[in-house]
Amino acid sequence: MRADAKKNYDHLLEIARGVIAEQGAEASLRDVARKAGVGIGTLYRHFPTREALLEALLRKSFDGVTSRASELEQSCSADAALASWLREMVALTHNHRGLIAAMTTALTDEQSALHASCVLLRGSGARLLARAQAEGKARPDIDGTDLLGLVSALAWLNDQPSFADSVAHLFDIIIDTIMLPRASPEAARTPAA
Amino acid sequence: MRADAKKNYDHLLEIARGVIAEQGAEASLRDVARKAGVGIGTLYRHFPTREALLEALLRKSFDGVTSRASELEQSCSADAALASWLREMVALTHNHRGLIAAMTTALTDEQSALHASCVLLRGSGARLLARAQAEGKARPDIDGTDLLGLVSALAWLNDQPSFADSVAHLFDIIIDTIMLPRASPEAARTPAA
DNA sequence: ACCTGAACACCGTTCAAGT
DNA sequence: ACCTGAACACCGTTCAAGT
Repeated sequence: MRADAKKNYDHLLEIARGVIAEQGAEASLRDVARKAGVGIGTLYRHFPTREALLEALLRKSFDGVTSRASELEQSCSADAALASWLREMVALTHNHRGLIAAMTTALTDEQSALHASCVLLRGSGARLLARAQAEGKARPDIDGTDLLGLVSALAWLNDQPSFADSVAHLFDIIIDTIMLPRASPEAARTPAA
Repeated sequence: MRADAKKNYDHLLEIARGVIAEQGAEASLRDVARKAGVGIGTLYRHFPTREALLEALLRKSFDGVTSRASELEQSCSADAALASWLREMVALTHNHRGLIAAMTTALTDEQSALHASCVLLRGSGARLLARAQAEGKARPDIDGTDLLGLVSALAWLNDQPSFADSVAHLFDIIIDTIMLPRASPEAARTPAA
């Protein structure tokens, strides 16, 4: 990439970060180009789709979640690791209104520039879930897609001001629903009906 | 209302029903006016905001859910009534992409034409929840807003094609999370109301 | 190679002018 | 009363023309 092009690329990304933080993932691309002081065509040359811009903007954050998931897999108990991942996923999409909708769409759209990242994220959660299930710490009747669905639904709710006061509580409820109570050593199994 | 105005009003509503069923709650209002064969100003005269149009379109459905909730309160067990209400809420927002977002926003926006309906819906669910809680059939640590948050999150997920295959399962999981297991017969009697 | 911005096809919303 | 549609201020996206 030519030096002047690289400069435009980086500057667009910097401006886009601010605009999208303020206006959400559906922010006006024209506005981004305007604020960056470049022609709208320059934005489209560097980022042919909105998803490409989001992907470039969030690649580090995505990588951060997946790599931390790997660390958690080594360093934490299975249930604590899974809970941490859930928290990170909600945090990732917080302050990026509309991002969760874009990611959800991208999950099954192989053409989307966000597709690969979303599949990786689902995989990182699925691994933590599988480990917790293998240890009897997470309910066995959900898979990685169910897990991502639950966290996406919570992330969406987290973007709705009407439910701002409810999300933390609902998040805890969902965590409890995913996790199985640790079987106490001396107690018999819960009585069958 | 003058006869010609009434005719336009009704026709707009009929056309809007089809367009919104196809394109979702964010459908182009210009498109609605065009397909109805009236000037865009006529649409705005009858429905000053998009929410006003949605409200007119869905009033009967809203009323249906709240009145059926009252019936359920009389005719059904508390837990079955609550589960039915949850199913009806998800069904209500299904086939109306984007409606749940509009309703969620309206819940805390007193200016919205959808505000009153959304508050009524929350109230109808809250009553069923309270009855179930009083009978020990629903977990006591959630309120009407939490319940609406859960159902809204599920309704949003239901609009996402990526999770089409997961929603039914997740819906069952959420129902189970809300409901408490029925106390075994020989155990203590349900506390008197 | 890369940048520019006019051009095109859309929006939502308002309001003066018509009936 | 009510209807109309031009007008205004925006979009996303493309692409010929410039450097």
